[in-house]
Amino acid sequence: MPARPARKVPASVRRRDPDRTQAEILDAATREFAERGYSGGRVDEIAAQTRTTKRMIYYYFGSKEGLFVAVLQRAYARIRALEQQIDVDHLDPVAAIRHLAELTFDHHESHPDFIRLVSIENTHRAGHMGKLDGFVKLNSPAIALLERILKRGYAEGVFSRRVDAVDLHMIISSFCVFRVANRHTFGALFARDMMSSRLRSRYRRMIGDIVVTYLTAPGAD
Amino acid sequence: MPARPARKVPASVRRRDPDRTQAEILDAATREFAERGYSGGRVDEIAAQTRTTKRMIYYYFGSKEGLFVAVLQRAYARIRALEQQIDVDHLDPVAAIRHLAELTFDHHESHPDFIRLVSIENTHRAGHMGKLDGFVKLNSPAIALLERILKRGYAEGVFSRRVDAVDLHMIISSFCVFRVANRHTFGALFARDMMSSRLRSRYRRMIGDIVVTYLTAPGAD
Amino acid sequence: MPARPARKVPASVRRRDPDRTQAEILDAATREFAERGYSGGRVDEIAAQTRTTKRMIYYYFGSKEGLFVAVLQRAYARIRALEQQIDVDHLDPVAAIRHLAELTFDHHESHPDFIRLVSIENTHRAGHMGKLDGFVKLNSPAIALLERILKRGYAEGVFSRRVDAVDLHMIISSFCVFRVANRHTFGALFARDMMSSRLRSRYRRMIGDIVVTYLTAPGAD
Amino acid sequence: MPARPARKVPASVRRRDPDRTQAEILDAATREFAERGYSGGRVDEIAAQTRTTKRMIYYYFGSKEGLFVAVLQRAYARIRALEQQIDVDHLDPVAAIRHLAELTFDHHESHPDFIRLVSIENTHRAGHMGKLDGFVKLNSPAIALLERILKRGYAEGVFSRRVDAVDLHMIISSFCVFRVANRHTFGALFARDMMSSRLRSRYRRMIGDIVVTYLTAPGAD
DNA sequence: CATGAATGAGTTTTCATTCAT
DNA sequence: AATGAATGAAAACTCATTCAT
Repeated sequence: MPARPARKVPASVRRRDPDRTQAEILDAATREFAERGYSGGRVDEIAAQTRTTKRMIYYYFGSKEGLFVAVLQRAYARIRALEQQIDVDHLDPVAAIRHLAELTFDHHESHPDFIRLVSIENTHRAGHMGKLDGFVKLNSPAIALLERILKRGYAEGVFSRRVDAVDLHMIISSFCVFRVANRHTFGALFARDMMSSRLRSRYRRMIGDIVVTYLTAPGAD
Repeated sequence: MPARPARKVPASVRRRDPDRTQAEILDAATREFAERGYSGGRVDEIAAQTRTTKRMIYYYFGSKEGLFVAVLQRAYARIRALEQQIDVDHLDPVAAIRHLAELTFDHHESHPDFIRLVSIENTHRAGHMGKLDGFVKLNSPAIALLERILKRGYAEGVFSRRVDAVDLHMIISSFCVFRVANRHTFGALFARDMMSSRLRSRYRRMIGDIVVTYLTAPGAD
Repeated sequence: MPARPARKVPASVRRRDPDRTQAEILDAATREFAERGYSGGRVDEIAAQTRTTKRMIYYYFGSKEGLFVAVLQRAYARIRALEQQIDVDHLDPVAAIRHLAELTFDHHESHPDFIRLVSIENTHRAGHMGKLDGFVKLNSPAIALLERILKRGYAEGVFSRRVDAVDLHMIISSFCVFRVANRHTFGALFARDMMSSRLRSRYRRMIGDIVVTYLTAPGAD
Repeated sequence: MPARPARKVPASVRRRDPDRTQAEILDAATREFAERGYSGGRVDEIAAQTRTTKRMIYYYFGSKEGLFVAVLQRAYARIRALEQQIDVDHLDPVAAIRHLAELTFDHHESHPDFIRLVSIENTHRAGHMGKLDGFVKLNSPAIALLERILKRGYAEGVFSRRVDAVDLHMIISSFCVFRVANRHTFGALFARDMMSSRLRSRYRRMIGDIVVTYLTAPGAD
């Protein structure tokens, strides 16, 4: 069993900034996975978008799957961080709820990569998220926010419909996510450009109307 | 992508029924693509789920992409066929609109594979649908139906809110699709089983409430 | 998710003899694994020794491990086939047992690759053999042969020592295998060329002497 | 392969004891190589089993191969040290030879890692041992011991068979080594647990019987 | 002495697609 | 119409080894 020849000594310049290296990898991976899906994404391609090599991806993330999980995790962490900054406690309940709906609308519109990652992860039955701790109980601060708004709305008598905060979040999310996530098939089917500025304003107002109407409708419960 | 050969059944059918073979392939491909996505789906695996061989897939569908397009086409055709059968013209507008929402809800719940294919195709920016004729103009009979219901509702004065039929379709679809398509991540995030029968009934009623409230709210216009 | 470009159509000449292809692969793999061990053996190298490509190795054997298992299996099958042909029933028990010992000696000397494969497999704790059925109870016809010789020897009163046939097989095997398998370290340690023709004749006679003496020693049992 | 740097312990031992560090590395390497072979053994894994890092392995041993050689060297040195302690000069030749056989038997049984390393090194055609000085002439004290026993046996007329001490050592070793080294394949082939305590006692007695019978058989010369 | 970061060059494995029969 | 054999190209992953600090 003669030994295989030893490898050559590399002489290239190396950088020394692990955080930066990892962040760069995650940025490239986010783009690649969002663009081509998990199976369609190429580790080689991700590496090429980076100043490091494919080897470092495995060094830091262990596997393609590990990298995807890290991408997901960071994407969710960023959303949460954004949600932390929302402050609508100074608005009256109706204005607050409408504002929150519009923030969600705007956020999803301006983060199509995140929406795509979420779709992709659902396509995989959230199997990657399942491998992570911390996803479950870190539920969005948006829920707590919604709960405060609802509470004030009921106290002030402006909201008549009793509704669970998570359900309300789902109503808003489903509308805002669908418009972005399904715009291609929906747009193709009905020959509409869902992203046109005309439809954009209309839909932005619409989700507010829907939610406010739903909560304030007389006679509801 | 070589076009699928004109399916002229020859006089000498040696082995089996070509239609049947193709249907079998499409069934297997639907399962595989719905399960693993377009990139993740394996031609070998599809062939293995069939009584024919991989070669036949290429014979009939030309390529993996051709097969996926055929799968999509058939899936949409089936949905349309189902929609054709809906008849709510005998109900009053409010009941009709709620019934339609619930039909959509039920349909999506019972066709998760279709929902998955649509998500996957959106992930691909509907690039495969674009290769097909007949998608655009064959827009859903559901729109026509909605238009008739809306018209009656306005005429009878029960609907106060002016709304475009396609927009209304989107409101309903977004809710019903989201619940199925995003159930994995949403469920993981909020520790909920979106498919539980308890939530199922609640959400089924909810989408009707939302739409009816939205359309009938006083002062809306 | 734009599709990756399609592969080119190969235009090379292909052969059509699966049995031959598989045999060729197994021949090359036997050499490579015997030479470099399981971990040290290279699938690329095996393919290069063949008129086919690496791809065919995976087509027929599924994995490197599957190939190694097939190599082992064939190696053992060949030994068994050889053993089937041994015929010493016409010799008197003492001559028969000596002849059998010498056959074993000669066989191992002339099949160093087999001996190496066995060593390698023991290094892996026979983990690959364990994945195969058919290894266990296909115990060597040599055992049956030994049993017949022993029986005749006891009946004729020439063998005095009672011994289990498998144990006897082990006595013979250990000597013959050790000389080949451990010749490198043993030879290095004692500065001997275990394969020299002088030592060869001496050891060939010796294993016969050992076994015959052991079986015929007066007062044994 | 860079030579191991002269191990001059510097005045300023910052972290830990170098001897201890090296011993720790050798322990881990022995386990790893014995378990997975030379090619199969992973430098990363060895480092992980240690309180130092991979870099230290290269610092002390220069390369993977240098480490393996060091492991082998230490293993043989230990065996030799043990052999030095054997004292059977006070026993009569027959008892002494049986005792020596049993000591060898016991030693190999209780040092399976050593047996594995030897097998692995033979698999590599003792190519690593060749890189070391001191292996050849440091041949086992056991040979000298055997020579003394044989001499006494012939003088006292209890041994009739003339035999070379190294050959005798091989007879004993082959049996004892084979039982341990080839137990997996032999055990699988004949459905036996070679390490069972029943077989253990039987084989322990057997190797003594074989050797004693061989040496004392009347008429042998 | 010590160590986390980095890497070039493999190495195994996969996959859509096509050919000869 | 049907099929087992074959394949080029690439994709994921690994490994011994070295550098900067």
